[in-house]
Parts: sequence; C-alpha cells; structure tokens
Amino acid sequence: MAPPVLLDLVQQGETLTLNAHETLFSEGDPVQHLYCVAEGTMVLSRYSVSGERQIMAFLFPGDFLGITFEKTFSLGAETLTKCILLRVDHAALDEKAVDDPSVWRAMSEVTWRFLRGSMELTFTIGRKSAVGRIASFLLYLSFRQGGFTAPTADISLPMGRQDIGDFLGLTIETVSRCFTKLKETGCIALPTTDRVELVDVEALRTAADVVD
Amino acid sequence: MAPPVLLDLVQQGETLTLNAHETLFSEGDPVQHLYCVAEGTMVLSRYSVSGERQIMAFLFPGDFLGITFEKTFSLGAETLTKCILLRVDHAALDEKAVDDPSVWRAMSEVTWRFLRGSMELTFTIGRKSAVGRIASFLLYLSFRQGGFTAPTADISLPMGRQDIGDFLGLTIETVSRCFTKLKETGCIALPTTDRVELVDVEALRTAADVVD
DNA sequence: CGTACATTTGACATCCTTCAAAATGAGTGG
DNA sequence: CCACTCATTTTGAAGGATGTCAAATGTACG
Repeated sequence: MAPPVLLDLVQQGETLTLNAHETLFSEGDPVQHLYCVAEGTMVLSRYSVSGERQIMAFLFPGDFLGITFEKTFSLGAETLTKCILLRVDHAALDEKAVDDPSVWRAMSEVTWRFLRGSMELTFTIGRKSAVGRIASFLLYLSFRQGGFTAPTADISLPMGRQDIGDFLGLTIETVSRCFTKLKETGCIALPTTDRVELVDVEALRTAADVVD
Repeated sequence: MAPPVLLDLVQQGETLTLNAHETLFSEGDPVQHLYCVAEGTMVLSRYSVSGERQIMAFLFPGDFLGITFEKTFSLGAETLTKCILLRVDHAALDEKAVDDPSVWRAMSEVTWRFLRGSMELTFTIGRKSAVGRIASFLLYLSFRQGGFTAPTADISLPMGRQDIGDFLGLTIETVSRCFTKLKETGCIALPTTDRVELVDVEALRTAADVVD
C-alpha cells in the first residue's frame, strides 16, 4: 500500500517510541522529518482561535505524516495510543530524490491519498446527518482495520468519543446518542465502550448514504 | 504561484473554451488530461447518492485540475462562467517526467496546495457557524482575487448562492440570511447581487474566527 | 472498595432547515 | 423605454436536528 521507496527511506532512519496522548509536533513547529507510523494510532489536528479541535485524519500503521511543502507544520500530531514511528530527515529525502525520481512520485501519491481522505471527510461533514457521519466513520474504520480489502465486522476504537466528535464536527453527546441509535436499530453492537461490531452492514451503508 | 514546469507543459498542449455551466468531466470519467484554468471560474464537486452536491473547490485562473493517481475522476468539473483551459495529456506528462524529476515535484506541490485548501474547508465546515463560514469564504475570495498577496476589498461573486451553499454545507436561504446579517452589522456591503465590498475587514475576521 | 474519568441519558435552548411567499433583477418583445 | 416573464434572491414562520447544561451510569485503576 505504502510506496516502497518511502518505506525503504524511513526504515533506514531512526525509530521513535511515544506513549499515549503525547504530542509529536504542533502547528507552527519547524518541519524536519518525514514520519511513518509503524504501530499505534495517531491524529493530525488543527485548533481554532477559540480552542476547538478539528481532527483532520486518524493515522494507522503504514500512514505517513510530516508531508508538507512549507517550513512549518500546518497541523499538529498527537498519539492516541502508544506508538512506534519511523522517521527520516527531509534533507535526506531531498538528497535521495536528486538521483531517484520515484521519490517525488511517491510523495505525490501519498499526498494524493491524504487529499482523498480529506475530501471524503469534507463530504461527510458537509452533506451528512449526525447518524450518517457516524455510520460512515464506522465503515471507514472497518475498511482500514480490514487492511483496505476485507472490511472487518469487529472494530476497535482506539479513540474516545471526544476524538470522534472532533473528527466529524459533532459534540461528544451527539456521538454517544448516534451510537445508541445505531445500536437500537440493530446496525451495530457495542460489546464494550471501545469496540464495535457491525451487525447489519447493509443498513449501516444505507444510513451512511453510500448504497449503490 | 503555479509551478513553471507544469505551466510550460500545459502551454504546449491544446487550448479549450467552455461556456458557462458546462461539464468538463464527471465523476467516474476516465482520466486523460491535466488541465489549467487560464480564464474563468470552475468548480470541482461530488454528488451524494441522494443527489446533493458538495463543491470541493472553486477554481480560478492559475489553478490546475485533473490531478489524480487513479484511472477515473473522483470529482466532477463544471464551469461557472465562460472558461479558457489549457490541457496536456497525462501520457505526455509521464513522458516528460522520465528525464525531468521536477515534474513530479511540481505535481506534489500542486496536490499539496489542493490538500491545504481541502483541510481549510473541512475546518470551516466542521468548526464554524453559518456566519463564520460565509465570513471565511469572503476573506478567502478576497485573498484569491487579490492575487494571494493584497486582499481586495471589492469582491466579485462568479458563483450563485446555491454554489456557495453547496461549498459550505449550508442551504441557499441560510447563505442569503448570513449575507444580510453581515450587511446589517456593517461588515460588508452588497452593491449588487454578485458583488461584495468588505467594509470592516477586522470585524469580518472576528466573525470568521481568524483573529490573531 | 473507592475515586476519577469517560460515557450515557435527559431536559431545554439554539441554530439551521424546510416550506412558502414576496421582492429583486435580468432578459425579451412590444 | 416600458411591460412582461422567468430565475434568483430575500424574507417570514414553523419545525427539527444538534448543541448546551446537568445529572446519572459505567469503567478503569489504585
């Protein structure tokens, strides 16, 4: 899934371990490295003047972060769980790119994939109801945790309700209510607070407005 | 602003003229060309199953479209006004990229810029009230029409209220009401329906929650 | 077992949407 | 130049969905 060139590069770099709820970098910090998540879950987020958080993306193993063309980060990065990261200096990246054109091609591709995700989020927030957003989110998690190919019915939620709300433009209470509603309508089951079982995927897809 | 390499390439390609409210390509169409807007205003949009439109971006002169790593478009492109476009075949692009690594670097950069815009939109829709969204939108237009450097106080609106609503996740009525409210509070003036004058930029920035 | 935090639930307020109608403006023909 | 028509925008009234505030329940950890 991840471009081999970039994987090679970060694997030659340093390994970094962070605990849950640590900040890797913040908005405005100078850009130095390109990172790749090896283990754990992270978020990329932006804060408003009034202190509200908008999560732009959840990052899972194989995802890159630190991609930018600016000198400082426009997003902050925090861990949700304990994480292992691989990182390579941007300078080393540029150096490698001089005689290997596939580096920039790979960067384009990774950026493009991030853009696809961002547009998906825009669409979800802009056009869907609260239940629709949660349904879409669950289907997305199922897709990701199934390795992009075989959606899992059994999902783990490494993020809290607040994180989900900050991602989908909802309050924590609305998120909770939507979970309850989806449970009551038989779409999902909630064995524990951080685990979701997709019971009726078709109904969930209908709720998410992604039916064929 | 736009990378010279890509500008050169599209300038060597064909020129295309479209009237207002024409479709250049739709979601699912096979990707063949990379385009650059020379004149006019366009939109990139995606439709939901239920037929609702989410505009992902407004495109102005100098903007590129048709950037993708897939075989088919994930967005549709329509003109709002009469447009002149430059285009180059993706095959020609790949060919050029073989011996010119700056092509892919430029593509990364253009994709990144699009991504920045997409995240800005996510943030606007996810975290701001209706008035805040309109205020942000006007400041964005001012920025764009002032050539990214000197924001204009006199803005033209090549798009209708429906388009603005489809961009910001609002209904046409709410858009109209927000314009009225911003007018009543002295932030803006509306000489005509398709023209906005920024009277009190600071107040507008406050309304948009982008105050320093 | 008890404390602290996260989640869920409830009651109410608010903002935005929906539905409906009036006003404005652009284009056309008399 | 004016009257007419159609589309767009604006305004109004009412309803609904989500946010806010507050309390109860559940869960993890010492």
